[in-house]
Amino acid sequence: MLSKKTKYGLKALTFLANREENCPVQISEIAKSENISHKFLESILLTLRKAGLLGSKKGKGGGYYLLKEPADILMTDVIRSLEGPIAMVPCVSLNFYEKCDDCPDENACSVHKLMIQVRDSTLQVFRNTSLADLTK
Amino acid sequence: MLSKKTKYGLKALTFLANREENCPVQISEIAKSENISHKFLESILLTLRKAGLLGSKKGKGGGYYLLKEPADILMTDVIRSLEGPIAMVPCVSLNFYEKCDDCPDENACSVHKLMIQVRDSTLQVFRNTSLADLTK
DNA sequence: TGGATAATCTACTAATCCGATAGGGTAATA
DNA sequence: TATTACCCTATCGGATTAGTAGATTATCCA
Repeated sequence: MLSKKTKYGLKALTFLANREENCPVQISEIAKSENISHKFLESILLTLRKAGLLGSKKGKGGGYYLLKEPADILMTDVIRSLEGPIAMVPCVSLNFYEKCDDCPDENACSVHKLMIQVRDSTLQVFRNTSLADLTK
Repeated sequence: MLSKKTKYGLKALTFLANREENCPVQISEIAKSENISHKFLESILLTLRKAGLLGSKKGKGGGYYLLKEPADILMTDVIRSLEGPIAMVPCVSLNFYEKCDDCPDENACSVHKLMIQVRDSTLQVFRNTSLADLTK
């Protein structure tokens, strides 16, 4: 299940990408337009800033803005920042690998086999989709 | 993230499929072999029985057994029974559809667009994988 | 045929964790 | 000085993962 954090983050990014000028936009404006709780969105945008996807400016006329062109922002990066691992089990995660404690032999594990396939097909979608593909 | 329920359920099914004879197997035997809590596994197998994937036999010599050939047990059914919707958002779920409360126009929603792609690619994996594909 | 046994079934309960949200204060900028 | 992002903390609810106790049912054997 996609968390609301990720969902809202994607909507916010899309909102920013849809603007003609890339000037700072206040949290309030995004929150209002996308029906997102102001406080929750605040923490989400902060995450995206720390991930290097957004820039911010304080004070009057401040807000958040995209650091890269929408076409250069890949879903893999967005999802990993907000949702965490793309894999459904840590033992098939490329960036967040962790061994299962109940599994003696990873290569013989049926779940492992299946989840690698799921991971690869999901990854392919995220790698081939940029923020620009989500705008219109 | 895949729940342990689903993970354990898949392991149990694979265990049953790997046996040469399809005779009832006690919960204890599966639990021991796959390192799963006996009681937790009990509730999981119950779910699978209610879903029509497993049969059970009480009394001495009883246990759980597959109702169909491994090749006829598709991952779509297994995952839906144990994990629930395959889609990451209810608004793109085929079997568990639900409208987003924050989204005025589904067709204009960037998250919607992206998640349909993910759903389709995941679905393709599950549809093309049967329990037989997980055994060896 | 009837009772002991072995197994499934059902129902509570508890602990833990995580997602989502709210409040209040701080720092930086125009 | 007003405005806005930034940061820390606390809470609330629900899902997950179990653990416990007992009922129920089918099978076997005397």
